[in-house]
Amino acid sequence: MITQSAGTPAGSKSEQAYAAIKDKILAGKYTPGYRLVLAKIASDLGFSVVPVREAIRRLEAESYITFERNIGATVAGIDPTEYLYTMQTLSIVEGAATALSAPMITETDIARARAVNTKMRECLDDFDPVLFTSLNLDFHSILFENCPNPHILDLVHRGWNRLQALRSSTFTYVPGRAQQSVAEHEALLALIESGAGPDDVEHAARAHRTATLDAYLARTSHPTQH
Amino acid sequence: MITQSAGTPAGSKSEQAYAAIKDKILAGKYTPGYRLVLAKIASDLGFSVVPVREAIRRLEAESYITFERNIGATVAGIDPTEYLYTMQTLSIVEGAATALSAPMITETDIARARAVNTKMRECLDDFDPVLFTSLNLDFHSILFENCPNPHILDLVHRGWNRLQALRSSTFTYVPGRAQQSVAEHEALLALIESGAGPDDVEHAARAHRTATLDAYLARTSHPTQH
DNA sequence: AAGTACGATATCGTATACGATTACCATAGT
DNA sequence: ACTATGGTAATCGTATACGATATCGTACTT
Repeated sequence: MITQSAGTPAGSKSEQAYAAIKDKILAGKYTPGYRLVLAKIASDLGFSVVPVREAIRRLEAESYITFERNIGATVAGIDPTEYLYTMQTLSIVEGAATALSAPMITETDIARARAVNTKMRECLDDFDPVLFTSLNLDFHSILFENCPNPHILDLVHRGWNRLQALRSSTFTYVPGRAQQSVAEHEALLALIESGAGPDDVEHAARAHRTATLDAYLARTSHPTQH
Repeated sequence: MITQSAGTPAGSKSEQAYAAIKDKILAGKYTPGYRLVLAKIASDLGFSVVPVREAIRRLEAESYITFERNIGATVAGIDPTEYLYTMQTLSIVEGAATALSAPMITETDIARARAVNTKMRECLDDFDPVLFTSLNLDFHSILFENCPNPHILDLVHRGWNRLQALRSSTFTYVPGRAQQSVAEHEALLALIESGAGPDDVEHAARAHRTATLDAYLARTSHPTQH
């Protein structure tokens, strides 16, 4: 959805199967633990098993599902540890991506990002977590638009995809975190506007993600893994 | 080679084909631009096209090759821009991995790493780039052994794999860089021993990788891409 | 001689069929 | 009641065959 696959033609059945299965996972039609049987999926989609198999392997590579021989594919649930790993990694790559992008951000970009953040603030009363999460992605996407290193951007997108598989945003769980997030966004924009150095920008962006993780950990009173 | 694939049984032909093709690319038997035709590879390996196809797709996902419909797969060359992207990303994830691992490193680990670095120093006269590069991987592997976040470690390994596809180490190109590298290793160990904070360790580790990149850029007088 | 259209060829994409491996369950024994 | 064991069935892994499509060479026309 976010990252575009290369090579495979858009209309190929492998691609269609990949998109269809992924959508069903993200939409919650296939919940974690659900067993994806090649033959069943193939007949459901009206395709043969070969393209479905390829789609399954791609989804496995992106860790949407796990795969075992003679057992089949099962939709991967995100356990707290996995969530922690993902958020920590995301804090690092997002921090780097923000710092690298900052020098190339124009005033127009800032204005657009600020507009999105305003919508997020308005969204706080009568809170809609889905809309809020979507706006949050928009906000950071604007900042990353001109990231000079596509590899790092790709890592960010992978992390987002993985979190999306969790489907329930942290904002849902931790009341008050959304407000903090909006404030941190504004602070981040101000920092970039001020022409702060890359280290400062990176630190702020990383802290922004880490704060969300910390809020989650505090809520669940999950022991801080070292 | 470094990262282990999940799911696919070790003995499966897909896996064998994947390993075989990858090895040939890394060994230089398939040079950049070489056209990999499914049917030909399959008959060479004695396999059918289906597992070979799967192997090709995996190699494409790891950007060892490019793939186009009705044209086939061609071995991807690593252009300077791609190298820059990889090194920059690696500087970030290695920095993070080192900082995260530092608190869990024991005195024994330090001693082992120091022993490896001593070998590297000895290797400087009568310089053997292959051995040096291998020792360099050993050195950093020791530091990362107890990294608490496997995701980040995986990103490091991916970067190493990608660099391996370049086959010619930077150390070969930039005389004097090897000496610097050994010195930086020692400094990094001393920093970790001193119980320095994670920010300091991360900064040092990142700079260690960045210095290699800078040496390369200076040599090629390639314009610094911001 | 140059350009264009057409056909042959090469290559991938997919379907189907079969074989190998292992999970699952029922049953009998302790 | 629990455990060990055997057989059955489900599922993946692979081979082969065919179809779709783009590329390349050739012949024909202007």
